[in-house]
Amino acid sequence: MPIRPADHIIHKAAWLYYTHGLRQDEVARELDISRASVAMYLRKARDTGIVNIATSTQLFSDDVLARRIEDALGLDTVWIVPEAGRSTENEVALVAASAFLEQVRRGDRIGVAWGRTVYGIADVMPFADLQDVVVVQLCGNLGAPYSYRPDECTMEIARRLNAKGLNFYAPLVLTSERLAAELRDEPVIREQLAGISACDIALYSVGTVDEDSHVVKCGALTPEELRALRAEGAAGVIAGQIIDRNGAALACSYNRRVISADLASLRAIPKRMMVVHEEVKLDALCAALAGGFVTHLVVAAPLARRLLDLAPERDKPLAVGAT
Amino acid sequence: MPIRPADHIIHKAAWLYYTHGLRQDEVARELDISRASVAMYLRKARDTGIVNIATSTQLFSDDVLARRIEDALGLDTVWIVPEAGRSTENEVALVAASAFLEQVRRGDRIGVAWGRTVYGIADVMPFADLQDVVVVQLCGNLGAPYSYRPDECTMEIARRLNAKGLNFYAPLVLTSERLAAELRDEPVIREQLAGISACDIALYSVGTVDEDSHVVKCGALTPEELRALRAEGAAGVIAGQIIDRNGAALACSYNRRVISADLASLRAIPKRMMVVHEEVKLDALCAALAGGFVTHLVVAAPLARRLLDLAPERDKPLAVGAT
DNA sequence: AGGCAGAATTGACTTTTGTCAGTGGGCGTG
DNA sequence: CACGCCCACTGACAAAAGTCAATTCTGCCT
Repeated sequence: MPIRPADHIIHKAAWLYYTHGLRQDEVARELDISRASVAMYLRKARDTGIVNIATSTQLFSDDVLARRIEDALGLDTVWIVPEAGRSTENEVALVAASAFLEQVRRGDRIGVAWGRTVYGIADVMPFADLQDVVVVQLCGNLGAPYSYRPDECTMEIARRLNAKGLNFYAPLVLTSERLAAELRDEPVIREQLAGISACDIALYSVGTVDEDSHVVKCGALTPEELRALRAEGAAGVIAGQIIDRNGAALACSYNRRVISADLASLRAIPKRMMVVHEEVKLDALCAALAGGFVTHLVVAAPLARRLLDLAPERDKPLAVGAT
Repeated sequence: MPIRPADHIIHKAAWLYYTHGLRQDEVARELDISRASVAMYLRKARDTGIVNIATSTQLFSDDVLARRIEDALGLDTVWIVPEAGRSTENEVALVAASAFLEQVRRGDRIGVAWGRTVYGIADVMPFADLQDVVVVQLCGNLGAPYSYRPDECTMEIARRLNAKGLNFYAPLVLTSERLAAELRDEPVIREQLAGISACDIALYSVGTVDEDSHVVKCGALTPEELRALRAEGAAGVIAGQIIDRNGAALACSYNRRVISADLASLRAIPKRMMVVHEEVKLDALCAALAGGFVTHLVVAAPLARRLLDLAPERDKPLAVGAT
């Protein structure tokens, strides 16, 4: 991705200002433009990731509660986001976005699922200049009864990271198992699905299985269907698929009709970052942890405390994070 | 590395200011301190890497000359630093430091050699918060007739990256081959040497073999000895060792008396960043390239042009960068 | 307990940066 | 070829950030 000639001056201004430490008026003189233009270029540089300003997330991971959850559950890193009134959701997204960016490296392949949580993260993701990164979509698409579609999540994150976005254009759920199987076998889809286990890092949340679950709201399942599945042991939703309390895929028609990342492929991704903040997601989160879908966890403090209450503190890990 | 209680407020201020985008007076009100303190905390946050501001180095790698050298020599990335009067040396160091930091990731193991060039880079290396990084010294130490000792390079880079520095306390060169062999066999040294091929990324320059070479100036070799070695085919110095024009270790007593990274270990490091700016280093650089010691190259423009003149543009690569 | 040195903090002032309405130049269009 | 539209740029003012001497706090020694 070559720099457009017009952007050249933005790079230069950013370099002189941020790396050399010149003042704006000095940069202006150097480049023979007005200082106002320099200010404008610098804003543009920040807005496009030519300059990246990252704040350490240590504040959130350096916390006794975080340490205890890491130990109890065998996780790599846990970030605890303190309650902050009604803006906790946004704070969780900010921490998740920063923590996520800290984990990503040039050349990485990133898997992104979708949901309100993930979209919220995409929305506050800082702009960065990770040119060789690929962002792949972890699950099929849905029409948009909602504003956040899977492909939008993927594309937004790719855009902000200056990375390549790899969407896949298959519906999340089909009406027949046969059709789903055939579609999964299409070269273009198969390739996309195969590419998922090659990811270096995944970003997702987990969904609940109650009536106002995301899968219901977006029309993938009716409330009745979901109720039935719950009776059969459904405990959570990962990348559009129903899992039971042990984190295994529930044997049901719905799961067979879904076009999404194979759960084993997800587990094969070395870094699996899960972001959860609503307390109602406790059971779903436990299921995801049991299934080994998490190595990095961003949680709101109240949920974290309840999670720790459930985990036998010095006992054998509830979930083994296979790395 | 837990945050000291006193630093907690610095992290908070940095988070509110840089991530939430509050103004300093808003941060001051939030934390109930004066705005002047906030300004001071923010400076501290920048100075310690709690906040990291990185500018893209694309400006230097996005250049036809860079592209052509990459192609001709089979390198991963080349950065070309334009002439900038007498401050070219510093500019090369700035570009190298930024480019280097762009390549490093959490958990990486970094190998650092030494020399004026490397010290210059250490000196302008931005502060960052890479907690799980280890910086290892690639070669033995020398007394300090000079100001930049190998262990200082290592430690300074480790300090700035908030990483762990692993020095090794053996002299670079001994008087007898037997003693060198025995010392290399000491567990503590052997371990250090063995750890070198486990590095993810190396940072070094290449030395010349003329009379004011670094190895002479620092007393490792006398001008006469070096002259003799040159007659035997010495073409450059890598991590304190003499190489010939093909990049192989020169069979000589000096090389056998050196305590330093095995050349094969260096080649085993996936990313090998070499930084060179003086035109007199052309031959040495060619030797290093031929030896496969380079995958990432930061060079000053005049040297880059001469390098390309020597390289048969569309022919087989001069050096094969085994990745 | 007193006093003292050094560090942290602040208020007041200065410098630097952000902003926006206004201007000019380039380019496509009638 | 002239017109007008749009975008990039600038000048001038307002807002924010940086600085530093003076002050307060803290811990430590006598």
